[in-house]
Amino acid sequence: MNMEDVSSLNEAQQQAVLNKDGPVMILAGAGSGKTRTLVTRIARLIEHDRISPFKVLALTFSNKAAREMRERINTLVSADIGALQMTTFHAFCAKVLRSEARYLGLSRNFTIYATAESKSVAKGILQRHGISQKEVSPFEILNYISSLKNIGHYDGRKDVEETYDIDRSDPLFTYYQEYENELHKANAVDFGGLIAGVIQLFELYPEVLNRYQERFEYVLVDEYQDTNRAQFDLIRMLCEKTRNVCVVGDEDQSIYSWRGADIRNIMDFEGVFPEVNIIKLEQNYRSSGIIIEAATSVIAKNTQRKGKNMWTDNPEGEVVRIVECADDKKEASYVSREVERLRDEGVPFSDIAVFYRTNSQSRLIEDALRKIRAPYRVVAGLKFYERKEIKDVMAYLRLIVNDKDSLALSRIINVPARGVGATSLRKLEQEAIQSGCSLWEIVQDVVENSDKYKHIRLSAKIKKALAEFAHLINESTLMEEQNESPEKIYEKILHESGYWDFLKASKDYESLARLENLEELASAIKQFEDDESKPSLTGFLETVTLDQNVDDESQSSELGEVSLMTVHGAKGLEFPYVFVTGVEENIFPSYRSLDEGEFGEEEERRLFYVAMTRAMKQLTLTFAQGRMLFGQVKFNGPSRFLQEIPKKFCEWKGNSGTAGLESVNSVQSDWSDEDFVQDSYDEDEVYEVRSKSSQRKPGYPKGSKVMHSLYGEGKITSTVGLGEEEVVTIKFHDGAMKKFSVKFAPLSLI
DNA sequence: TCGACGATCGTTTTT
DNA sequence: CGATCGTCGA
Repeated sequence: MNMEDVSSLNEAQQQAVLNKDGPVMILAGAGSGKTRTLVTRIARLIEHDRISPFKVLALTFSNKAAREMRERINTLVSADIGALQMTTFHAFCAKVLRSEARYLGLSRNFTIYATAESKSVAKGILQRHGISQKEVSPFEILNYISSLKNIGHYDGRKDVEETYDIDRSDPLFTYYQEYENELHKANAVDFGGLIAGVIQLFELYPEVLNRYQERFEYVLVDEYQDTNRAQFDLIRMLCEKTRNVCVVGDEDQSIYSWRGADIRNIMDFEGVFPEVNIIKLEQNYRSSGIIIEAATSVIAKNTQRKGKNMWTDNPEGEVVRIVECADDKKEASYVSREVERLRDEGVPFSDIAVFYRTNSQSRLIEDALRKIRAPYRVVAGLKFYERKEIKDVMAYLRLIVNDKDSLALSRIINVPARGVGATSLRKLEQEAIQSGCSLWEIVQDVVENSDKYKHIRLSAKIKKALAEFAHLINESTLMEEQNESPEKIYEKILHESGYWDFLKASKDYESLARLENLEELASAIKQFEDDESKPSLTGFLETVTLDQNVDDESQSSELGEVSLMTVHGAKGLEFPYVFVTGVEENIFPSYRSLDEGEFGEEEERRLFYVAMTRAMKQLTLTFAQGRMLFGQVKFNGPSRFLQEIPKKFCEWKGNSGTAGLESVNSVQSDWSDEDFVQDSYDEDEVYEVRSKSSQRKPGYPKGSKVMHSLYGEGKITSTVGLGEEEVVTIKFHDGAMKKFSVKFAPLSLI
């Protein structure tokens, strides 16, 4: 690495790179060159300080981030960085657990259960207790379990139980224990268990921990604001001795607390590592001056933060556009018209992104973009590996590498149908439970010693089917043991199980798509074999469970595609032109977060901050007066966050009037006519709304007393829309709030 | 064992 | 409104 790489960094970045020893916390604002700094730091450790890559551990959250960073380091460094541990927390822990499996009574080929498998286990537990899923949802159990694992709990970890006051007599705790037993029997570990398992390993076997402490002289953590308590403990343990730990994060971009991310990890870092060197990267290289100032003003409203002063040398740029639309459809068509306009100005589609708070909002945007024939790409969508056919075939593969994986076996024992239905399966399960062995052992035993199983009365047909099935699995297992290529095993399974023919036989459109997916899986396996030096089926399965992203990088045209995604999906990305849609109360912030109180609101604000700071040149925030939600039109009013943008940094297009705004009490007085900037969208629907509302006044203004012939007397707390569209919110004497369309409700003024 | 029907309910999802 | 899920009937 040449030294220019350091001298081209700003001073704070240089410090972040050069302070190689001792704990460092880098608070890196959005667009502050965080990745570049981290990459340079690692490269310098290896190239300049001659630290062996083998001794460096860099943890990220996504595989994508890990790959990208590894690549960038590779270009900076002459050394071979093959031994550099640059992976996700989960992949790292999986690796540790496989190497040390015997300490925890696992075998090294354990299966990793994704959410779907975990859910099945939870369902089974409920069933065994005779609890219907209506009473207790499997997710309730899973949430409980993952919340325990998020704080690093394993059965027997007393200190955590005390700190968090865990009630061992809670039925949920019992389910948790049963769940753990179940997984252990299946030689399986879930996502949270990967982290918690390593903590357990390190606490119970200090000599093992010691080995890792000695190996990893330098530990780095990216996206530190997203770590949960368990991950924090893990970092703490690993770095206890060398104390060469560098965490990089931004508390203002912590948007995953609902998944266990604990903002205290940032707040408390200093407490655990008192000698920490805190470095703030505050210069933004991404966005225009106005966008930065607007975003900074918004996030300043949060109390849970260390506080940064973002600034930029970039030009001021244009003001943030806030656009009010009549409804969600018109919002979508507004966005599409703007996309058209940008296209005509020569802006490539790939420079444009549309964000929304919830996935369901993408639909109308998609429709509108299709109408103008603008290519777009919806980021997220259904996960490839969650599709039925993929999960089916994967279950075969899982069984082959881990015959204790009874869940996998139960999934495919009758897929494709071979006459072994639910009843037969239940009998086999009974046998397995009674003799305390795995389902697979029973199946094999039934095949080999069928006399022993006369009492469960399996028909000859079923026995034959089981024999064929067992034969296939055994042959495949043999292939696996002889290091046959994963692809060959896959092909064997796919065809000899009859799965392929079974799909081929039904000629419907869906089956066709499924066949295509299976071919895609085949090419994913081939890809894996090309990438790995010693590809194994176990390795493939792990990659799949831990790296669910299948990005098809197929570009449609040279102009690229408009990107559509949730705000969560936008983290870490940047686009010259950004539209944030549905910036309304109850949507963004979401109604769900709002009833979590202050904390929920702050997280939504961070999310909004993330959305704003993705934009480089132009930021447009749109909201609709009325929106179709759950089958009926809801009148939410503009988001409180819009009000938090100082007027000098934004302009409101469309209607400034009473309609949308009065429904948010606090906003009302702040928005007078001077805020309204004459817009240039003449043919806009937005315009229609304005002309309508400027002509008439609401029939039921705020504060007036009304009589509802069904509910009695009440007071108007807000009025939205005018004329036929007028909708009022009434607070009745018992405190109940209800919304009515004036057109239909039996109302009269008192 | 599958499919048709009705009830229910509704964020975000790096691993 | 619409996806998902459970129940019931054939």
